Amino acid sequence: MSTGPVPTPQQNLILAALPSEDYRRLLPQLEYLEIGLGHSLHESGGHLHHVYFPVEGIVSLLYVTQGGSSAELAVIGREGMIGVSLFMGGETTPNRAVVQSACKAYRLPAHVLKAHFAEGGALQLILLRFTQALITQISQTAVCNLHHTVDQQLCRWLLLSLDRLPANRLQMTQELIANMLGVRRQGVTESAGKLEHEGLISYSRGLITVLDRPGLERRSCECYSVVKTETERLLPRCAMR
Amino acid sequence: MSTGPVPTPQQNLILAALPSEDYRRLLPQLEYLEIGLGHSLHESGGHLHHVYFPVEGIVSLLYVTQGGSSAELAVIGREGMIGVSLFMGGETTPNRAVVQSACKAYRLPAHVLKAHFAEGGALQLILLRFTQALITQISQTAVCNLHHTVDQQLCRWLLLSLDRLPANRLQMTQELIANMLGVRRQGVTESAGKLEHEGLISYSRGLITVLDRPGLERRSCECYSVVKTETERLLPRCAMR
DNA sequence: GACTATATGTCCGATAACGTACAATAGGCA
DNA sequence: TGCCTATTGTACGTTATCGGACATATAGTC
Repeated sequence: MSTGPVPTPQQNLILAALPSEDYRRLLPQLEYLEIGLGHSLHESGGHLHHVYFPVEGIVSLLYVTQGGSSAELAVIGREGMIGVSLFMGGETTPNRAVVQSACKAYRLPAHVLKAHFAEGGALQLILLRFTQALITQISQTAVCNLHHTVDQQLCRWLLLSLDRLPANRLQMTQELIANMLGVRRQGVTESAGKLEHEGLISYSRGLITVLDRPGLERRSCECYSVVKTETERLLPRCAMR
Repeated sequence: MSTGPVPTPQQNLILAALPSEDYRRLLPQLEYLEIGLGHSLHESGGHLHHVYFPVEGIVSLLYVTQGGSSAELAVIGREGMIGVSLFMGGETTPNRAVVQSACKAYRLPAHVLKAHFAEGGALQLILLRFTQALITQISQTAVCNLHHTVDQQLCRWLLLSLDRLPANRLQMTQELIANMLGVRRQGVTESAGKLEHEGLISYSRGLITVLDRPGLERRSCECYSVVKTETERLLPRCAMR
């Protein structure tokens, strides 16, 4: 597992957006940890003992059906938090949160977050706005699943992931992407092949390099830009780049 | 438009679940109104001037794509509220809220709701829990759109709607159902035909009668029961029936 | 009772995605 | 170097849904 220097909590954009006093009060309770690809932060229906603020990497909100098929509902990077249902009052959700790209994060015990949230200050405001951005992303996923082709969905997915990574590369097999999009692996192979022939990306054994980002945006459905625009509107101080 | 006696605000289950003091404070601000089928409570991106607490009927949260295709994200009846994004801090959402079945509702001016919500009492708790139930429903819609057949989706949709209506009938043309499910009208005709042959429903020019509810539940995908169970878990005092 | 608009039923070829199977390729490791 | 495994490419028939066209049936209206 890669280590490198420990990032500061403020690389998470929610923590960074807090007034300095709120931030200072949270700081001593924050625990740093690194989580490898494929690990899950919480399972469907399981109780949340912590909430996670990523500073690097990506976490996917996944839903797994009874039949075993899966679908990604949203991706969360350093602009967000994992464990929304904790302060929403539900304690659990019927979803899984899985690390999609090696993740460094700070976490906070559940009761600490709930106590701070209940005070109703800046933290509450930001978390609620983030939650609304999450709702928008899930909604858009619902629409995208219904009306758009695998090609378009792949573009959307690549762009959303790329926005949450430092480089224009991401490590992810077609098999895993297929799980995220809820389609067959061959479907992804085919779509990725098209994008490669068009010179938008290059693909090599689990390493995707984006060569033409504007081209990818043109090829994508509207869903990407809707989510991005709405997220920036809701969390202006947490703008991704 | 049907009128009949004016229902009390407490027929809305959120308002009914409030401690009596909170309820009494809201009461003078509540305005009763009846809204006919097809009317929209708010448009995509438009500012919300009121939030609505239905006491009868159903409201659909709809998303309309740039291409004109539509998809339903969730249905809300007297167990809920329309205008979540107001207290979430976003003021607007990129969705439409459309009356799907003649609706009687009480509404509250935006600033009144925001003020009460900011106080952080019982109203806040309930509204947040309802919002989480809404997230669950939207998530399940995303999965259902992706993995389940039109037949199954139609069953889910009928059951969700039926739970929010007093009788085992609902007035809705196949054309409109198709818009909700984001499929072709012919697809709905075909699926509804199957259900009719199986003796689960009967259909006649916009009036659907459910003949065999348990049969419909068996025919439906898991999505219906997941949403129902989770909603009841989150809002026990707002249980539908 | 005839007319009309609305709603539903049915057909067709086209397309996108499915499930299955298997071939080809590239890294990692002995 | 050679083997093994993970990953990717490709092919095939099958299925669900699409898009368009058109036929039929019902309710309301004149």
